[in-house]
Amino acid sequence: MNAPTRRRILVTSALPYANGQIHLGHLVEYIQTDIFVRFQKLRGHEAVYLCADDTHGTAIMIRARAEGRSERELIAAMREDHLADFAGFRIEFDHYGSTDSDANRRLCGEIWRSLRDKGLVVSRDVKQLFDPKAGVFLADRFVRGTCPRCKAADQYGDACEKCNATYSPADLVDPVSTLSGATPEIRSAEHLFVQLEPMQGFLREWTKDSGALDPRISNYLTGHFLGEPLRDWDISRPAPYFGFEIPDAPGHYWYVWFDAPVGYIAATDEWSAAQGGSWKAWWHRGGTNEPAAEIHHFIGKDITYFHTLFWPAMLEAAGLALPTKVRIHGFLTVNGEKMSKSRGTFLLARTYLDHLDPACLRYYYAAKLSGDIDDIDLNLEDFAAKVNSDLVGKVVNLASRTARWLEGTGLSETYPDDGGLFAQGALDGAEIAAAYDDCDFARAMRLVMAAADRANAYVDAEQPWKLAKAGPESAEKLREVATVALNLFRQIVVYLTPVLPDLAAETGALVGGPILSWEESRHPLTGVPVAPFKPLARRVEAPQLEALVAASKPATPPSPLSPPSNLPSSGNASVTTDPAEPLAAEPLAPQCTIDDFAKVDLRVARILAAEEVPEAKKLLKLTVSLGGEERRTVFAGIKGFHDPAALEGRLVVVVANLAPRQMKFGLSEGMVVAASGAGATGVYLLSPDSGALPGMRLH
RNA sequence: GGCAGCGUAGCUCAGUUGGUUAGAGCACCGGCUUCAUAAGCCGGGUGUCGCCGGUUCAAGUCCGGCCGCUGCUACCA
Repeated sequence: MNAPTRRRILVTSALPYANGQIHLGHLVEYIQTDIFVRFQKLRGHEAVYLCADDTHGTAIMIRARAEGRSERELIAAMREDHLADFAGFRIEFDHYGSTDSDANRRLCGEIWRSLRDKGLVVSRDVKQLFDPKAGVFLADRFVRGTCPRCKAADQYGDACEKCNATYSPADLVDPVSTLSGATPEIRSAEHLFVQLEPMQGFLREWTKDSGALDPRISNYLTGHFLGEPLRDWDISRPAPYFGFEIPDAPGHYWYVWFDAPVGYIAATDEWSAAQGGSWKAWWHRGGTNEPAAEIHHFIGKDITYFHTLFWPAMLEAAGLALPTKVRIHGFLTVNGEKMSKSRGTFLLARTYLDHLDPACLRYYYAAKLSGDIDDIDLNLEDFAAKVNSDLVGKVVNLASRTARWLEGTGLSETYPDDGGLFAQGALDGAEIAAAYDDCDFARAMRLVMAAADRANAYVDAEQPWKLAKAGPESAEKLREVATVALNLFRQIVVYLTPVLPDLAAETGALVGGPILSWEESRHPLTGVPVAPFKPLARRVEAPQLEALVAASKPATPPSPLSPPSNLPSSGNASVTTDPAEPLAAEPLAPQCTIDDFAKVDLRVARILAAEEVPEAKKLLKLTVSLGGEERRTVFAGIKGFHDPAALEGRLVVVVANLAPRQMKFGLSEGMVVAASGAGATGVYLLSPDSGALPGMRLH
């Protein structure tokens, strides 16, 4: 790659809110972005992938209060979870920051100063409902009451679900704060606004002509917002509010949507500082930012206007670089419908990782993402079929069926005649790269699979297994055929490296060393050793999917009058402490030493099969895997509490060195660890965090 | 209500500036192969391209209307 063509590309994903766990909908974006960045790096460009937790706002404040801990404790815990989930899916950030950082506070101040200097900030009073008991102003959705039009009870503060009337929360009959149950009162408070109308001309031009936006998006913006006067943007919230206090307006805090996008720059700042550089080399116009960096924001369509109106307006006012591309994707549906907790299709990243390989989802998303704004559907049956036939049946199978013939000899010393297959594959590289660069990963995957089809047809035509049986005189020919097949395989893997980094690493270990450059797709390897073949991918089995769905269903159906969505749906939401009964019912055992503990070998295991034992009252017969070929039969006293079908595929903890015990129904070779007691009837299996693998020991 | 997008084989989707008998993968059926993680190869489609109408020598592709689905509709994150 020539120096002048080396691009500087700054890439961001939208900042996940610190109020919830990462789910498979989020992952559409992070996987899409990660693939894009890995591709650019593989091509030799200087690409930087930045993200951060979005930590501020009322929802965080309320939740922390409900959980009886500080906001910073809450966001620190959530950050751990987010990072673990991202790592599990091989999302590789160059830096992952937080909007609650010194850098962000400072940069918000700088941009704020620019807005002030340009005279864009104005202030006026806003009437809002106030909860006198909780001491906070209430967003519409924190107020419920009787609809003023149709008198339906228990409606939200902005609209009636029964008669579709819209109104102000102040119009509600008998309004109630969902936070405290108190009757809210109307209070007036000063808010600060950013005037956008003076930026109208700039925005109209930028949305249409900058090339940053798909024409569909710029049309939408032109039709909806641009063309009539832009309303002022309410950018402040009165105390109490979890966020940054505005330096020149004590008692006022920046609204979370002000400091969230600045988090992109703050992350750049922290990353640059660690490299000994400056964020200005990416965000300034001209000067140190030369040649100008490209800035690519990946976002979901729900936050379009924040990134296409407010954000460019802020950057323009501050004289900073504008986004090169705002890449907008659609939502995820599961089995054709919105993700649903009751259907078991609200799939958390962590739950997925407990049951399936992240590579499968990365590939499936890649095969679906065409770079446009349409929603994509995760159809679980299709998912299994696609992953199994493409990844296992076509790609990995190529190596699986030929590598072993090269273990002793390595690749041929010169590249044999392959009828032009490798050259064809190398030629396709340009088209595949163009598809990646355009975020049309679906097209890239189709092209790659076509190459895999050609390679499999080649193997079939050459029939190496017959050469293997034919004896020594065919040995050289066999080596040549296998050399071709393995080179075609590796070429395909180079193209898949952005999507499947683990497969790329394992392929490198099999033959040729780490895959570091897209250029490796252009030249076949010769004369290098081939390591013993190890399985590179596992098939997706139906029981795993069933277990994933089962594990995603709520333990108890949600109550029809469940609280508003940003109260946590799980965990200890209440300020009251946990009951004392469980501990009291079974007091602590005598103290033991670390050596005592070490005698018990606890291992992560995967339940491969679970079946009823009809004659038994409490037992299920489980077959568990400790990784590799290690299998155990374990009888577990959990019948009636767990549906056998739902157990298959999930990870549990077993006592792996327990002496086998002959039971009435067979030999039990271990014990599955579960919590119970205190008069409660349930038996609760333990699940490791995402990322754990069968065979790992608990320390 | 308004606006936008989508609606192509059982499923998931391609279909470039309108141009010959509308394609791929999976599923399914038949045959071959048996090296490989029940993997591979060959062959098999009479689909009203949501419905109706229009423009055109020619429309899945352009225009209008209708139906269905989805999303958006700034102080909601």
